[in-house]
Amino acid sequence: MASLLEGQARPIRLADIARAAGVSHGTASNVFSRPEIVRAEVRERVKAVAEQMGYAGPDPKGRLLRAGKVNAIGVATTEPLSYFFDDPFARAMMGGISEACDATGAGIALVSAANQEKLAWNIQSALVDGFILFCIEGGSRLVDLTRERRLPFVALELGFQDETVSAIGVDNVAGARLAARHLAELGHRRFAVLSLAFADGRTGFATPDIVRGALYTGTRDRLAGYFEELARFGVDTTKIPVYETENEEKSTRAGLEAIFAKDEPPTAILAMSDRMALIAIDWLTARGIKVPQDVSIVGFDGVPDGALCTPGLTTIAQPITEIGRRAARMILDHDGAVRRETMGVELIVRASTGPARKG
Amino acid sequence: MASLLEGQARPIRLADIARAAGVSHGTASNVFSRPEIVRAEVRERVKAVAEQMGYAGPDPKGRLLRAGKVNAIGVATTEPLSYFFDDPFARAMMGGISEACDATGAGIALVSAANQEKLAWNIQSALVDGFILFCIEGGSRLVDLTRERRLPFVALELGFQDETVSAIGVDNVAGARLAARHLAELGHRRFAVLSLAFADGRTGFATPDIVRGALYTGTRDRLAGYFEELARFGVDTTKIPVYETENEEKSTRAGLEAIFAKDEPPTAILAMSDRMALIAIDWLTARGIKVPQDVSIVGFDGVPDGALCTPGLTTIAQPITEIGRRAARMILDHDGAVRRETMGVELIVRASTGPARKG
DNA sequence: GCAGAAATTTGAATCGATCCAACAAAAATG
DNA sequence: CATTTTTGTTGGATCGATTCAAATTTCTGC
Repeated sequence: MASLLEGQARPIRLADIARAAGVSHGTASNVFSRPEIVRAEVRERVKAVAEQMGYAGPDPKGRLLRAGKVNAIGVATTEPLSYFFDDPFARAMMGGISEACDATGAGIALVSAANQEKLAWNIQSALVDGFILFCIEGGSRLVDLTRERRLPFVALELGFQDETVSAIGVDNVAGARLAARHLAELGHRRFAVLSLAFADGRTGFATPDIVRGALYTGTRDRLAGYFEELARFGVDTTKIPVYETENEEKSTRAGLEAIFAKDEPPTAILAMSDRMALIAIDWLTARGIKVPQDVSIVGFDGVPDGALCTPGLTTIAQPITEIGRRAARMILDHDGAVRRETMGVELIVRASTGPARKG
Repeated sequence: MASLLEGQARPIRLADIARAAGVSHGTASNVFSRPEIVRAEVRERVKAVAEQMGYAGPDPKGRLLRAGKVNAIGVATTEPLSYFFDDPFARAMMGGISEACDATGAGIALVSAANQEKLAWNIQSALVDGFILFCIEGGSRLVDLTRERRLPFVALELGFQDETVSAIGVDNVAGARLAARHLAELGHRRFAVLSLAFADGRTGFATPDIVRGALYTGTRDRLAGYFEELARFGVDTTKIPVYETENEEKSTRAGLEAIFAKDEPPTAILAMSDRMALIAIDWLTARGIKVPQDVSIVGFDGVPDGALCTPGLTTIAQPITEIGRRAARMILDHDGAVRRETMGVELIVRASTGPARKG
């Protein structure tokens, strides 16, 4: 009785089918994976037995071990899982990754975790052939963790200068210059910068020291781009307030409060992400400050949402979807080489920027 | 020489470490999975050897086979992968699923495929502990395919009446009645229905025969709800045009063309999804037909986007996130039982509905 | 210094498949 | 009818780990 019950609970294995059908496990395996090389009569018999015993088909867990390849790519971030579905930048990126995966039939495994410890575990135990890393905050830690798996991986939004890891990013300096020039040409001379983090966990006005010691060189490059270009228009960049935020609502609003509490509020804001730019538009509008009549804003990223809001967001657009596609392809066609690609960016002028107020 | 080169290429296994460190595989395994039971001295030695040989840590492929549990849930649909990141309903649902997975540290594997054959393969080979199925079109096929894996699964947006599968859905009849009553009470008497599919691949005006033979009972129930309630207000429901679409732009627009080509155009539209409702608003506005002054629209689903567009969409809101959470929990805490849950819905009145024109 | 308890370590068995060299049977060829 | 080909089947080896009962070592207390 007991053995009968146990038999019920235990899932049926290929070997059980083979035994019941009176063939070797080799043949039974072939029935499922290469049916054409098995004699029709045998094939049908085995299939019938499998059907009758309620066999679920070859367990991918077993196959995997033998085959070695999972046929899935992991996408990891330090944010919670919902980030992939909420954040417009992430979503656009995932769109590109999806496309590449759809084309080759690969799957996508989302990896993230509530805390650092779990993140480490999740990366160690993810069943994937490689990783795409969304390096937002804590990007360097994510890279370190992933490196240990010794699987191919590519860092997105690179940020930090580690030439030994594959990465795809954009020309931050060029993009920043485009943004700055656009505003300068509209006559703006008083600026503020809503900056991404220079190092983990920081927030508040950034000093030159902080900028020099930047862990995230992407942030540093954007700032450098802004300043270089503005300097060419005779702007004293040392006077420009640079507020470091975490690319979310709370700290961005805090930054705006701080910036507009100053004596000479800016007529133009350079935001290092569209997310922050959109929050800024919202904040300003709620305070009766008109965009772009009173204050102009340029974002950075080119997320689809920027086209839909009112006013439409002027921004430096990255080829987000294309970056996603390429990242996925890098993992899928991995050849062992380290690749670093820098994509071009483009100024998209919409309604959030306008001529500076006279006077 | 050759053997040396081969040694380079072949990844290092736990057994290699054990041999090099002069311990058994059992001990080597313990060093990584339960370090506390290994004597400190031995532990450090093994770790040092592992480090020095460039061991990537225990391969999850091997562990998996032994452990049996993947600690990930698969989310499957017949749409392309990008659906998960584009579609507002799917995104809201994924938000709920993410939450539940984050809470337990489980991963999410996205499963989909370009064609039916690949879909079958992807479902067969997905490394997951269970599935959540997005049953849009082709839902019944998706369920059949998944059933073969003999893993726990739950169907979302149930639709069809198969009492043997776990599912979470909403009270379609009640929701539809709420929508219909709202419009009727506003004085509307001329209606049109933008319907979801009654069976796969259909599009165009639905006849009573089609409705009776519905494969997707969810669609049928919503229609029944609309009609029941309207009948109570004395509306002749046999005159109401019901256009079946595929819940995307093209066929929805075709439906609107067809509906407004009729002699007596409706003053109110009952849309079975917010997606279609939003497309309808867009289509009408583009034609100079004012919403809600000329035509009122009620959607169904309650996606976040409905609150943001202009005019805000009046809709029947499902507790989407909560459904996602529950679905994930069903898989994570699976106990072998078949569960069918029906969630309540709620009428959310925004600006897309207004009093019927006099006359 | 020794028995007995406690802490470590061992190594075979197992998870569920696929692969492949060797063999057997059937078919084709001379 | 003997010989070569072709076709189909077999069963052991392997993928990379974990587990657990048994063996061994170390520690306690006297």
